[in-house]
Parts: sequence; C-alpha cells; structure tokens
Amino acid sequence: MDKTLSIIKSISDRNRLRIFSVLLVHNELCACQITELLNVAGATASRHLGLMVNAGVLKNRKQGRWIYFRLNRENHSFVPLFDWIKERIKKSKQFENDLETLKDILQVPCKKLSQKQREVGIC
Amino acid sequence: MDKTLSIIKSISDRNRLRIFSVLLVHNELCACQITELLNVAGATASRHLGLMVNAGVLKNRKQGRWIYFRLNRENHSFVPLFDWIKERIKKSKQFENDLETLKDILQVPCKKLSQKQREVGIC
DNA sequence: TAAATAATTAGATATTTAGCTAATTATATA
DNA sequence: TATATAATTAGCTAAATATCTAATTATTTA
Repeated sequence: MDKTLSIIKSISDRNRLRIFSVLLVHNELCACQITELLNVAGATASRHLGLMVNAGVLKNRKQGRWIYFRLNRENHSFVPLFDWIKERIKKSKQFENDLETLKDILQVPCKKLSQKQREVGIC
Repeated sequence: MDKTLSIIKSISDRNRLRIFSVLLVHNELCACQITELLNVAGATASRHLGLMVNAGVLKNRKQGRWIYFRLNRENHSFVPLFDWIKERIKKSKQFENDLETLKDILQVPCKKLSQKQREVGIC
C-alpha cells in the first residue's frame, strides 16, 4: 500500500498533476521548461519532479547540464492510471492553457529560458 | 482538472485509501465500522468519508441513525481507477490485515460498536 | 583550469491538512 | 414528548507539505 500511496500522492498536487498532464502530450521536457510553465522557483519545480521520479511515475535523462523528464511508460502497471488521467484531463481548461503556454516556451532555447529565470528576482 | 484533482486527493491519504480498499471487497460499511477499523475518533472518520463522498468516489445511504457507505460504481468513469487500485492493493499487507480486522468487526452489531466507541476516552 | 551555470539539496517559513474534543443535528425509542 | 444516540460540523492543535532563498553539486566553456 505504501508504494501505491506514494504514486497517488505524486499526482495529488495541482502543480504535479499539471506536470504529469503536459508530459502525456510532450514526450520529454527539460526542468527549466517545467519551471517556466509552473511559474515557480526552480527549486520548487525540482522538488516536485524529484518526488514524481521517486514514486516511479517519471523517468529522467541527463544531457549535459540539462535534465529531461518523461513519463515512465516502461512500467506497464502504470498504463491504466495514465489512461484514466488522460481521458479526464483532456477536457480541462487548465490543461488547454498549459499546452498553449508550452507552445511559446518551446520556441525559446533552454539557454535563454534559464538565463531569464536567473534574472527574475534581481531588482 | 479541479474535479480530477479532488478525486485523486480523496484517495491520497493512508486512511482514506484503506477505506477505499475495504469497500472494494465489502459492498457497504457503516460509519461506525469504519471508525472501528481505522481506530480513530468518529469525527475523524466522518471527515474522511465526507471528503470522499464530496469527490464522488463514495455514495452513502441513511438507514435510521446509521449511515452506510459504498463505492460509487454507478459513475462509469471511475471504473479504470478502481480497477487499477484493486489490482495493486490486493498484494498489500495492510489490506490483508484490514480484511482480517473487519471479519471481527462485522461479528459485532453496530449498536455494540457505537456503545464501545462512546465509552472509549471516559476514564 | 577557472568561471559560469542547470539542477539539486538544505534550511526556513507559511499554508494545508489530519487529528482531537465539544457542540449540533437528525433519528429512534422509552 | 423527552431522552438517548449515530453522525456531522465547529473550533482547535500538531504534523505534513509547498514554497522560497541560499548553498552545494555536476557539467560546460572561456
């Protein structure tokens, strides 16, 4: 039950469910892109992502200084859960907005995104 | 997304997942039986049950002073989620223990259970 | 090899939530 | 109809968690 609970908890937060949802559509996203989408501190996004990786829901891949996250589709036991969420989420306004926002985010190279994120908060 | 999130949150707590799990097997359980199983204050069990009913995961039925709770199997959109949890939970030690405990609880009439629960805490 | 930098981890704070007891509500029964 | 009682709601406290900034780690590049 612990494992099952940790999986459920890993998607029981609004921002984590948003991460999960956009990864149903976009195969892989960089930490900086997700940070940008959620509009939170990088550390916050990182904690959410780490929690989801720990629960086994996400996998990640390091490429130089960038880390890319994707759904863990290798584990078959997740499939029914993924499908259930996909079916429900597709009508969601939040999801629709997030996909729109992502379109713009994906126009900008990670390098630029990270630079922008570093600048925020410096007054 | 709000609705989906509230469904996920309604099973993202250990005690609520326990309630959900035993209701996969036992068609209907009374609030006092669930209180007994979880070994928490009646008010606590009631809050958990209310949250799950609000999310649409549970239905309830009033019979005199007793209220019986069951999974909402009428809503078809829940089925894949229910099946996924059922499949995962069946290997769980916690679940096994809970079913054992319930066997004993179901031997005792609700009247006696409630009486016992009233007496607890009176020193 | 030193400086820059993407991501994570540590530490602090604010919010949320699970739990309790006490009060209230709705139903049954003496 | 008055009393008893199962469940819920209100009000509170303690624990968990989401978020932030600052420090650290791992990698790139000047």
